[in-house]
Amino acid sequence: MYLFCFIIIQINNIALEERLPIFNSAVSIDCVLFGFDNGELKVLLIERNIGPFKDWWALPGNLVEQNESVDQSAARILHELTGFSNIYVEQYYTFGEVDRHPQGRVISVAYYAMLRLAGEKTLKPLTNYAKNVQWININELPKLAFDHQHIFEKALEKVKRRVKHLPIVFELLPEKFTLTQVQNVYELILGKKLDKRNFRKKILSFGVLKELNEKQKGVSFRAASLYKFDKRKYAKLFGKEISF
Amino acid sequence: MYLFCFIIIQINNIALEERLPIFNSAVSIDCVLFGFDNGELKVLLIERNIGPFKDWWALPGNLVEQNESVDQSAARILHELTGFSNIYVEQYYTFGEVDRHPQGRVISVAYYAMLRLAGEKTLKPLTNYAKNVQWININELPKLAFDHQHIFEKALEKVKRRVKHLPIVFELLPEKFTLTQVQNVYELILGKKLDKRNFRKKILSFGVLKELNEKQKGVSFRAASLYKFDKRKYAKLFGKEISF
DNA sequence: ATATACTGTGTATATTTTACACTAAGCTAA
DNA sequence: TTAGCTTAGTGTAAAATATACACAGTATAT
Repeated sequence: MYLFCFIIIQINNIALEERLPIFNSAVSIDCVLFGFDNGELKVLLIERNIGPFKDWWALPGNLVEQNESVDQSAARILHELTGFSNIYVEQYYTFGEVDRHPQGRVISVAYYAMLRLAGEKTLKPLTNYAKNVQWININELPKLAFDHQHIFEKALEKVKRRVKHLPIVFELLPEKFTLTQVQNVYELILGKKLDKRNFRKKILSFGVLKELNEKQKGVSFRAASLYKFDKRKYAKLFGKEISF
Repeated sequence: MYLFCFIIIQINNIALEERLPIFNSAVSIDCVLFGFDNGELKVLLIERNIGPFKDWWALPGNLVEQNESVDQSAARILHELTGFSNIYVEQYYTFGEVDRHPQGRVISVAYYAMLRLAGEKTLKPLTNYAKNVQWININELPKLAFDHQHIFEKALEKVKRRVKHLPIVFELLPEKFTLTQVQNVYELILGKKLDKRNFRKKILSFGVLKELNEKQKGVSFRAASLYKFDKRKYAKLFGKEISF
């Protein structure tokens, strides 16, 4: 591999002209965006429209731009694909193996993210690098480009730990939800069944859910009570962690 | 800020000649190296010998080189400063604010690390960017360069969490140690006193410590039993986490 | 021999976790 | 209107874990 880099930088009126060993890596972001829909836990994948790995499925990701922080970059990438701002994101690991990108040195900062899927509208890619965007069940992932399989697995590991201490599952649920739905999300993330009575006892004991005077609608059986997540009560816990 | 970048890359016999927007960031590593000595929890700081922040105290850190992964880079940086290989390191966060480095865009991958301080030899900097290297009590840190105060605080937060689930404190202790020393390290990291009887009950209940037929030496009071960490037993826990 | 400084130990109580099964409610279809 | 289906909603006992708490034993130094 040959690499020549000639750079002129002018910052704060200080002109530097150097052969810097600095600007020899690219930094990218990869996002593992989770969505909960219809009893399934899904992740947003794109079908790549450009090389390398053209036509492969991959995690949404892109290069970090000059004038944005890595957090902002993650938000931008998700916005471009989904049209939503204010998606819950959290950085969880940086993948920096030398050969993880076939075209050069690209270090990737990975985020997991959570999105409320209100009725699964089809997403239109607002970017040119994706020719297709789809929600795919986490248990039915296709072969992924780059080291994205690995990046995904690490995200799931991380989320498994985080849901035990942070109320992030509510980012996946609609504003009003039933306790069964909450349990359902936990079970999908943790990959195991939980006891209904014990689950309810525990989740209610945190005191961050508010029962509404409302019932589920449109179901062909007894309708369950609706709850919502009470951010103010959660804020009052004040660092005290919940522990699932 | 002006930035021009002309690059020729040749990889796998495919020559690319492009004006890439890619190589416009630097990636660095910062390490928060903890050491336990004489009842104090310390962190390794350098006094910078080059600008920016010349003469300031800072965390050890440097740019990631072309042919090394970020993990390898962390190991190299620590080796250059301490002379030790095989230091326990763990990546915990990547700091990517746009303006965190006064001379340009530098995204920094942060690691915390742990080193057994066997009698606090003076460290000779093997690098030219540090004119001084010192172990400094975590409660007596000087003002630090860049956003290193922030990076340090995040490391401590992370370590506080991790010690509750991973047996990393043994990386700080000598091969043979007393239970009081273990408790001491936990107390320093967590920043609070722990009950002696309950602590011992708990730490022994994990079954990863082996009591030796040996006593502490050179103390002017009753000598305590020595223990060592049993890696094989720990490995057998097999994913089952300890929970402090 | 005595003062000093730390080691090493047990128990009772409170809290948390786990295991476990049936009735109630609402809807549907005959 | 009734029978049948499906999910909602609920309590208790036993086990495991966490907490609070104090003193006698032992090595050393003087």
